Amino acid sequence: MSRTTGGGDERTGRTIRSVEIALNIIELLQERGRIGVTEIANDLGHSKSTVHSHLRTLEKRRVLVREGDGYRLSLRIIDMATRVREQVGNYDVIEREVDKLATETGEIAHFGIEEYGEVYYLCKARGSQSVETKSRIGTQQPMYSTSLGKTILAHLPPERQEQIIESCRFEPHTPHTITSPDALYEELETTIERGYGIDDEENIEGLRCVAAPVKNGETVLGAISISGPTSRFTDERLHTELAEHVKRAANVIELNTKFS
Amino acid sequence: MSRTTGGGDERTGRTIRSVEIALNIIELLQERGRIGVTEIANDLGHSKSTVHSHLRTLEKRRVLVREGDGYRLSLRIIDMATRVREQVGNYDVIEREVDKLATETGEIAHFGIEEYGEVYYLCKARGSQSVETKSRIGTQQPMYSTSLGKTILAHLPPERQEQIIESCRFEPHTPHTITSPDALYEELETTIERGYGIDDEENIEGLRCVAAPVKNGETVLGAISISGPTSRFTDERLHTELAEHVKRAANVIELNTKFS
DNA sequence: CGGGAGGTTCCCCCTACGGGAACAACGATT
DNA sequence: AATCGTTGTTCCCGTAGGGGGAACCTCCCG
Repeated sequence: MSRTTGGGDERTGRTIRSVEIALNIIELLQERGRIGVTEIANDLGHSKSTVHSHLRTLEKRRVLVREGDGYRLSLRIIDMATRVREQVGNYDVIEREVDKLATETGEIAHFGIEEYGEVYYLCKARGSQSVETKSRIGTQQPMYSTSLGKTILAHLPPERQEQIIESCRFEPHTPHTITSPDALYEELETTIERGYGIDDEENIEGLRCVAAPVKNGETVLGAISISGPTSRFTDERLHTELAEHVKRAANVIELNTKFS
Repeated sequence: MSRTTGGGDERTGRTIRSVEIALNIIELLQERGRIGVTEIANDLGHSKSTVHSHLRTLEKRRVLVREGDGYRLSLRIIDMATRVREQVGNYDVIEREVDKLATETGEIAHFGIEEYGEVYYLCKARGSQSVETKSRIGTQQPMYSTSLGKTILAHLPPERQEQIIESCRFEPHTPHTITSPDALYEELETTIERGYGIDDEENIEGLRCVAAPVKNGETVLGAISISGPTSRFTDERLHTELAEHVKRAANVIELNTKFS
């Protein structure tokens, strides 16, 4: 019943059971695609009648649709997502710059935001020679092993930074992954000095990334990055041409963005 | 308390109040962006304590985030949306063909799906000379006044077709909008015969569209369309070149799509 | 025709939810 | 600094709303 809330701070207090059940149903549906009452009831350990009234509620509210024999999530979710995206700063500019970055460099470009102590990809664009990665819009990655994550982390206010790092469970994804708070703090230091963050095969073997922070005054909104194979991402190119590219893109977004 | 469920069929039976409250909160958040407990409580007519426990539940489950003074929807919604999209047939192919259609014709292209008696835009691409429309991924449009809608409707099984048309409230958006079931049935007839559907300034003045159905065997998955200004969408061009384009795109999607 | 699986309905009992009110944490205004 | 107003949080109580069991319906398959 209890889930690991690996993220930032642990919340305590009363929560509402029916809402949690509904969310469990939604999450299950999200994983499985299209399923029926009985399967859901068995999986969640609830009676069919309970699940049934939930499904009815969610269908009435157009969160899900009955399709053939079973239910699936409704397309309204997509509408919601679009609105969420638009609420984040000036999304149009971000998208345009990510696209531009990908075309100019030929590599893969991302824009990410911190939430719950992880990086969420807000948008992504692939250049002409970009490698295929499993990244997908909306998925999250750890902060400590990605260029986006480390860059954002470096520019967060100290107390939030600590909070996140403390609740981090460092798992080595490759031999290069940073696995201790101390090493991470040091890396953040150099990230600040340098003005951009890098990921040297720390998350995926053979993949290097450069990221620059996008700030609004003193607060970080997120970061923008380019990723590519070590073969093309030489030390030379990474620290000159590519670093310049992400910094320029970040700058353009900053200039074009007026936050609330 | 009761909402107009304009869509397909009216559902009756027990629904769960707490879940509805939670959904109301989510919807409010979706409209307003970032708001606090008191504002939500006032707007929904609930006590602050009630709203508070709901917010706590939703925050725990990462549906929303506390940001500064207030809450906003979390980026996890975007992840959910991405998965929903991927569950729809072969989304990659659809996206590619919509893009291609837009580039080839220079106009604006859409792919839409029927749900709750309306058309939902699943994806969209803009060509080089495309006009700006207010359409957005995830938004819905009426069936009877759009080329996508009429095309899908024409190919739906008779009982579902009737069901939707009966629950339709025909509102004239322009002088050309079809406003009676009879006229609509007739139009659907010709749509079937012709093999593609058109919208001749029925939804937006000055805008014409052509759409072709995308089917999987006997069932319609959705439809793909091109839209543009009447000046460029002459009878001649619309019924030859453009109609061919959408039909070809629809065909490619059909061939590349293996449904469950 | 009969059996089985999944969906729907009914009803009961208990709990967990909604609401009111008190409490706490800021901030502004004078 | 002191006071008030505003917003977020906590506590507690009474009850109605929700979870569960079991019966019932529907469809499919042999």
